[in-house]
Amino acid sequence: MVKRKPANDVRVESSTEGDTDASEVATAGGDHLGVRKAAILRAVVEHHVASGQPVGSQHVTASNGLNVSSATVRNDMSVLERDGYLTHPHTSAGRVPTDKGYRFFVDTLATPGALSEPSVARVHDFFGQTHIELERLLGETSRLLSGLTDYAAVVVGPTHDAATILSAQLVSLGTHVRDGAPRHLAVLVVVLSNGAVEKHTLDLDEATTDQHLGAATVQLARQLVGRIATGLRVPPTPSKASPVDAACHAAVRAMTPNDDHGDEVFVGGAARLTRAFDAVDTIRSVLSVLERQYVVVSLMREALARASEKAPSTHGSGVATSIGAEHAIFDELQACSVVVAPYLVDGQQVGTVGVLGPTRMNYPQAMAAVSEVSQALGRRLTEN
Amino acid sequence: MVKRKPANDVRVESSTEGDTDASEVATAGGDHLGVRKAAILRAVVEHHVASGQPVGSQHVTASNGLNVSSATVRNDMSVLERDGYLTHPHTSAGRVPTDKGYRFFVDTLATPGALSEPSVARVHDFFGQTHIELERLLGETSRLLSGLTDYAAVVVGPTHDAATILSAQLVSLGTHVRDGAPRHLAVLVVVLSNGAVEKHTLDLDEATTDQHLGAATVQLARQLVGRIATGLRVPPTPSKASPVDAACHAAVRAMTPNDDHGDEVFVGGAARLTRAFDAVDTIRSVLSVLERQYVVVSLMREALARASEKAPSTHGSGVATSIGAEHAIFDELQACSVVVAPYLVDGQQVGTVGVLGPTRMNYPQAMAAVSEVSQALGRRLTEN
DNA sequence: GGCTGGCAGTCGGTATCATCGAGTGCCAAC
DNA sequence: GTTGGCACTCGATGATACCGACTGCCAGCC
Repeated sequence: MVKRKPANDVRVESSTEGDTDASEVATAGGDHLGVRKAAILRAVVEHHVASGQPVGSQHVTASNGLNVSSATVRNDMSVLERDGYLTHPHTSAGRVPTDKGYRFFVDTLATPGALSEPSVARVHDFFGQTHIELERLLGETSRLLSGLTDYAAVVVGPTHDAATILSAQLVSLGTHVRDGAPRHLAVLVVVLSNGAVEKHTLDLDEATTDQHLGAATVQLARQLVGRIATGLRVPPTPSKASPVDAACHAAVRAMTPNDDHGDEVFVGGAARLTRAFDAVDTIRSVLSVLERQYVVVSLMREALARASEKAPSTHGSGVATSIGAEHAIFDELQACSVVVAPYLVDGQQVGTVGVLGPTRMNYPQAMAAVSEVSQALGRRLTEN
Repeated sequence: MVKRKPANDVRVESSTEGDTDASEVATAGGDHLGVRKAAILRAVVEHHVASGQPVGSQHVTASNGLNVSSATVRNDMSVLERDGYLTHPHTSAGRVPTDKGYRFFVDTLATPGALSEPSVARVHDFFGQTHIELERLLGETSRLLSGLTDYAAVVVGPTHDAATILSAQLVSLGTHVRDGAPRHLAVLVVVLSNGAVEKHTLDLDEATTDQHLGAATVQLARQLVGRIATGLRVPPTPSKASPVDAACHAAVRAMTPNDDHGDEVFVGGAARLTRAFDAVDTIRSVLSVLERQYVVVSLMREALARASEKAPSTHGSGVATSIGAEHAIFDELQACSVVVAPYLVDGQQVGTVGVLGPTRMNYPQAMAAVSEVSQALGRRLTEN
């Protein structure tokens, strides 16, 4: 991070400007690039994202407004390569951005990039429609976001962290026999203030009667309603308790989020990733990862966390990115990038939405879409 | 069981058989094949499934116990091709089974095929573990089945058809404003006898107070508990009703399964399909279909229905197959086959499990796995 | 010093061609 | 009806040449 380069790095005073300092483009991390090199890097990224092909110096000169020859571009590109922003698939090929190159692009070069007119309309229409079930809403949201970006989309449901308990109820499912021992099965249904409904199956002593359950429900209501779902303390296991107490105890224990991975996650449009990669093996391993829900959740979380520790409030929009090897813990995802943003309910971050695509991703578009959707979702959920 | 086979199944004692009639293998559909042709077809199918390559006459003679020359096999194969059981990718290539060929194989040639020892153990262990949430159980079941077969697996959750209502409750979420009109949002939570929990968001008149909701909950309990969930009639819309009646009415309407697609479906191991096909386009379109849940449900249903109308109780195991163009309605799935079986709770078919793979599928293994899992799941769900 | 045009050199992609071999289809003989 | 033999087909494989899109470097120019 504390990389230091001689001030005369690559200066451009070609036509008029002699002010070196002013003609550099710096990222938050401290890296800086001559203004022309930055423009070249941007051109390479944009070209490569659009075409999927390595980009040669000619293309850069053609597309870019720079009035320099391809030879100059070549020189700069070789420097960019030495500094780790670009690579070479092989000698006589064009350049391809590295993860570092994408990172620089995202942090400093990406044009804010608004969502296209019809896309904005789509988001608006979607969230304007009549209310639907929370879960379904989140699932559909992931499909929407995937449709907007053409990558896979992920929506992590609201944590129940801040939600208060509105109601808790025990319902008997009758008895059954497991491993020779007769047990009384019951369902604990908890309604939270954010509209989510949690349910847990409880395996109670056979001696527990329906009356006991009724009493336990009343007791639970007293004990839980109005409290914050995640604020529950696990009570010490009662050595010898009445069936009612035992049932309450089991219920509270089921509620406490010790079994993490409790977050619901919705993945939409995973099939679109088949187009994003050409190696079938890559497709397969990426899809496999997407099937493991808790991995997806931690991926999103980490991407957000890493971004916020780096730059406490990037862009203000809250959109964060994780590019390729940056999330190297998930080694199957080295070819992927993640664009993620939290959504707020009553000013609290309660969940995240994001897209997962190839590192060769259209970042501005993806970031715009994620930002738009996260805000709209937050507004929607704040409404009630 | 209209299946008819000569006593001398597929064995060939020598090259001395003149009895054509007795040496035929017939399918329920009325098709019949000489016993040797049947053996050849079987060999082609098994070889092709194992290798993925077209099968030549030499391989057939080598692998199969038949004491005939490759020339004879060639003759038979060309007849099999004329009759539509095999095809030719191109002139100088081996044979590949057609959908019809697979169908014949499945209906008449497939050896019953037990699951491998370790697989059976896996199923047993899985369903022997301590109780988990219904939804999670079903989700994990799909993963299990996918792991057993190496194809994608589908589990359709139990219909609530036969389930009775154990409890119904309205919980207020507070008011919110939509389109300028203030509304009162509430959640309807219904617990069914099969352990499922249904929830619906209700959008009620603002005038509805929490007291109204309480009263409505009591009324709903009287009205619904003990009844069969799907047996509800939609009451005529009351022209002018009290808030309590209006809330009850909204609740009952939300419960009635007019919004079909209500079935929960769990797809596991979709990523495995990347190995099953070589054309990326195929992979993509198949995965897309798998993301549309209600399509998956109807696919499963149709496969079962078609099979049962054809042969009222095939195999007795209840396992049905749908091969390639047989489910031509889903034209993206022409390259796929489905193996599906219902699972029974208290003798009632309440849901289905199945696998979806390429037409070039290991049918005996898939059928064994589906059968085993469907039965184990049924037993498990019957237990309570 | 930096920029530029020019030029040699590199190397993947594509086209062409010959070869190989797995497989078929047919036929004459058994 | 079965069989061995044989001609023929045609995809797959590999060698070869060629093209073109690149880069890297250099000498000259501003």
